[in-house]
Amino acid sequence: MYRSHTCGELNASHINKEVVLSGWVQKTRDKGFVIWVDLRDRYGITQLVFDEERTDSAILEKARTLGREFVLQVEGKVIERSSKNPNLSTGDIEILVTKLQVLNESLVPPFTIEDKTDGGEDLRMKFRYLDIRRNPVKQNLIFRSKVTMEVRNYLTNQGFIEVETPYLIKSTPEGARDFVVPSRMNEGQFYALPQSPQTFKQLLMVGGLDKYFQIVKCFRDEDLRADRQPEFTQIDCEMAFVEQDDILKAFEGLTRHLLLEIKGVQTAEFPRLTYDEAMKRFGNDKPDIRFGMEFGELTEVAKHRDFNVFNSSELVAGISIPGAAQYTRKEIDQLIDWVRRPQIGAKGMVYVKCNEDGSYKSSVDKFYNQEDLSQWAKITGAQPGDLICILSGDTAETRTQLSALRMEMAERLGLRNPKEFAPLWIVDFPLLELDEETGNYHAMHHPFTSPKPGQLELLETDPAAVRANAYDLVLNGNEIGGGSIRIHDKETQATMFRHLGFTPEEAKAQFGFLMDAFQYGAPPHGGIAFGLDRLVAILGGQETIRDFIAFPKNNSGRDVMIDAPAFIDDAQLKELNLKLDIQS
RNA sequence: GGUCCGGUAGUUCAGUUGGUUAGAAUACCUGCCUGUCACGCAGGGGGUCGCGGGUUCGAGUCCCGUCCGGACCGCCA
Repeated sequence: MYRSHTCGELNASHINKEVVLSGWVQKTRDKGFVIWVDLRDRYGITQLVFDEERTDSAILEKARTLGREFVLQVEGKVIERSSKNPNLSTGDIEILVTKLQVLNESLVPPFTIEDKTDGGEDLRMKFRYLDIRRNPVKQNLIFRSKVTMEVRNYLTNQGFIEVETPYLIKSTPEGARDFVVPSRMNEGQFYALPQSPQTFKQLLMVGGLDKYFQIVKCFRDEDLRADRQPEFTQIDCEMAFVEQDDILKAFEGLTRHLLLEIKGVQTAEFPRLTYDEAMKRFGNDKPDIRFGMEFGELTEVAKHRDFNVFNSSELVAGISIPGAAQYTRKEIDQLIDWVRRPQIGAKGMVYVKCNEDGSYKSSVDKFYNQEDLSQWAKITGAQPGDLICILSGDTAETRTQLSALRMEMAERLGLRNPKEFAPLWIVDFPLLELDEETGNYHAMHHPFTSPKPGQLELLETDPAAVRANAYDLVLNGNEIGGGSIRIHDKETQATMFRHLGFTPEEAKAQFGFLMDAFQYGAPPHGGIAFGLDRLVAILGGQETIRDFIAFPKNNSGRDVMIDAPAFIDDAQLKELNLKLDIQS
């Protein structure tokens, strides 16, 4: 028997008990006459004591040789401490060790195994198994497990069936780049790893399963971000005989359940915002509504003066930054530089200081009088003491830039409280999006999304105006879920493919199996998929998903621990009938 | 594909205008210490300043290239 108890459970009620513990050496404190060893496992830390009076001298000497992260098994008696540690759940007791066995030695770890480690990101990833011993990472993984379990429980209780779908499927040109897997038995042919189980879950609906979910890995060969990994986990869901409202209700229920069970947060009914409204008010289809600073549109009121920059702009919009009127000229210049950085790309910024005395001081005083500025303040909701920041130009660009400024200022002003949760639905997304490069339309969500009722005809005349039965769930400025009501008849699906630039032959080759299935009594259906990694990170109050994944990839998609991806040897290539053609 | 930031002791970082033998903290090692728990005290070892080239009397410091890491833009149906 390696242990009778864990290192986190002993307390004063166990005094005088003989116990066996196993764990890692967190730290030794050698005072000469007495040596303390903190023994750590997943559950906590228990102090071991060896001293000159009570411990056999051979064991005492052995205790002096223990290093950090040695794995020990000890036997001993639980005794009361003469000086207790109130910061530790086991702080009232210690173990007077009578038997000490080193189960395994350890090299000196490259960073300290403590909550506030001295190790950098790169190093911790290389030695991720040591990083996982640290509380913050360990707690994140436990937290993730808890969220996953709540999801399974909730959906199962609601009558959902968890079904596994294949990982080796077919590559399709739509959407993200696929990871591909060569097939040895089918010369020259490749599987693709799924970007999502989309078509399979729809086929499960045709199969009559009615309510499906799956907690499933998905794969996308695109560039990474702090909140994006090449392999990530989705809570993938689909329901038959539902309208959009049924889906929103069902999964608002799931989200509310998680917020309550995991965070103890009660939430009111989630607001629903149309895509157009979100873009107009926040410049963003995933607005963070924990704070204000909503856009005020000044296009009309700012015209009819001699300021050509505004007169020639498609959109003039501003936000009011609370308490920022006191910014110095230098601080405002820095802000202007910030929006002019290439990554934001604004050409400039007009500002209005709303003074405490009710007067206004702007960078365009030459063109606008106090009455004009007062009107701007009213539209942007600015109060005395606020600073109105105004950007202008092309509508879409200006909104994107102003949104970036809004998020940056919220961050600087500490308005993005990680303990506050502000969910909302964004609905009525455009069905199609114009690809600036090719001039073609592509599906904003995916090609199986149904247009709003009665809008199918509009596809022929004004494709960009067509709205879809598509929705996103947004939490604290992050898209944590998205879905749609699907097309379930062959003709509509064929029409969609045609508008996406597929020939009928291509559509049949790529998605014939789906359209065939639609001919055999496909029920109306729709669904949603949540990004589990992102959801867990946000519930955990962070936006970096890497800390909630046991073995994540780095910025370049590499696993620095196992050093993947890697070259394969010639024999393996030959077996797969592959030849590399690398220019170097 | 692009922009920005970083790379100096095991680790996290500092390093002035280009100028003597490259520092601190922590970790590690040795010794001391009668109740520690961020233990304390004394001492010690530890450096290809990412790599390559250039400028210079002289480069951790300036320039060019390159590799690695991070954040972001494009991309992510």
